[in-house]
Amino acid sequence: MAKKDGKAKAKTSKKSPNIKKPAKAVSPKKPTPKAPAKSKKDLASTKSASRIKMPHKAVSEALKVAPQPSKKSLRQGLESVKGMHDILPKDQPYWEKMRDEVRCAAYFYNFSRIDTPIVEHAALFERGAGETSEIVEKQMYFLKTEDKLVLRPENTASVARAYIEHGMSHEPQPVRLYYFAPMFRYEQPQEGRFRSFHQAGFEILGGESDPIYDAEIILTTFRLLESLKLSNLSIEINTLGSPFDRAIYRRKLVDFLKNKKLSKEVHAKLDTNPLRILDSKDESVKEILKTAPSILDSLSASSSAHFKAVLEYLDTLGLPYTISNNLVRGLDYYSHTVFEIFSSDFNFALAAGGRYDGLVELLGGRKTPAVGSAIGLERIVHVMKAAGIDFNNKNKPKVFLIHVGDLAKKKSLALLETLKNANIYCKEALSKDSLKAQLKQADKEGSHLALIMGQKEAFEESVIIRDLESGIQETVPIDKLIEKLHHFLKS
RNA sequence: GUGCCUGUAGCUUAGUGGUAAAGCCCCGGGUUGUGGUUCCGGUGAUGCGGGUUCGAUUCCCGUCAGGCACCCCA
Repeated sequence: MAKKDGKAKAKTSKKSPNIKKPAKAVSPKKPTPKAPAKSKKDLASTKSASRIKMPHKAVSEALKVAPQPSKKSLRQGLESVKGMHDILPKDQPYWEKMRDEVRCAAYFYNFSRIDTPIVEHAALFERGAGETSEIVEKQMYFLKTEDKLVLRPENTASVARAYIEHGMSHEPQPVRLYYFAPMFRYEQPQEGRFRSFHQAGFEILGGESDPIYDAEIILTTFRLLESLKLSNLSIEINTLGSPFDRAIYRRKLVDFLKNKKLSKEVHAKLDTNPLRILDSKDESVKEILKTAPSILDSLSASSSAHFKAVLEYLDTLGLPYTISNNLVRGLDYYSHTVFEIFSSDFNFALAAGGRYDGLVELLGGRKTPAVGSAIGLERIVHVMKAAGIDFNNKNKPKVFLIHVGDLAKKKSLALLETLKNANIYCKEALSKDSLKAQLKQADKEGSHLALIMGQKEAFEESVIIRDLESGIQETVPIDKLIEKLHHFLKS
């Protein structure tokens, strides 16, 4: 018995590491005998078989009968989650470019990086962004823990929290912070909208509630988008006034809309969040709004002056903006300036932001003026792709190392190290042993030069440098290789 | 949360109530050391679950995922 079990084990364990070779060599037509990989399960099922001394045929029959879960069914439930996506190597150049430009903008406009945790207390957003906002009301991912924790749906509240928690009000004011981070919102995916997505953001907290900071945030955001080669950008800007102004305006608006013919949904907003009716896409609502009172008429003198000053700064900078009195933001903490930046042909904002003078106080800090913006990075990539913008650097010269024979293969890793130390970028396909296959791959990778070390070269301590375009090649001693390569790569 | 559309190989697409085709990609080969062209061969799929049926990839239902729009938003 013991012997038999031992044999059975030995057999399967022998099989499993070699699966690839026999599968290829034999290439059986039926897929069933090909999947002995799950050795534990198989052992269990064959155990009884080996006890009864089943002949080989019978064993294979039994294996056939055993239900094999299909690969697809194994994948079931393991696919990426709705609205959440992988960022694949081919798209990484876009992301690297964005990281670079965000860092660059942050450097020049003097923002310091802050990273806050992905998980925060739900209360942070409920209090900060406002319980009437849809983001907080419906779109937060709650963790199944005893304390009410959520995946952050936005980052401004987190930054404000960190500002308070780390006593940043004691640093020279204002404090300028930026981030580049993933956010999570539970909503229906569609063009430019995901459940997990990334935002880059800039925040200026503290100091005076000076309109020049509003302009600076808009400037930074706008210039960043420009540096990503986006064109046809436009800024829509509005003011919500002070909370007091807004309360007055709210009453005026409700009075105006009260007696109008409105759909149920719109009518419901009259009680909860009437300003939201302003950015309705419904044509009939838009028609009605044409004669609605404007927020501008409800502004106090100082609010009005603030807005005017922001616009003057933008004029001075030559930034293209349009005033849109129907622009209302989704988060309750905004006051005074709000803005969105669009690219023509897309009906979603690439970036948005505004002033949130009340937020820090609302979260338990001292009264702190603040203004900030956030940029939707997946949206940026989407627009860049649509515009045919491509950051792949295809002109970079590429060297490809090829080996033939055992000795050369043994030496190849050390050779790669030599190249790396000389700062020469080199690709390889070390597991392929045929010269042909390696050259083929070098070609597919778009390599310019191939370094070929065959048996002879490995023995003689030399390497062939082959120009893959011209086909011209030259044998050089290894100690002259770096020098030669630099020469080749220059010309 | 609501509505519409779509799920066939890694990708792009055929097709059928009765053995699921092709192109590209990938892997191997065209005699032992030279790629891009070409030739030959190979791996690999009906999203998942249920129902109707002798039999479903096809018809029906559910579900999951993708797309689009509403809502909302970066």
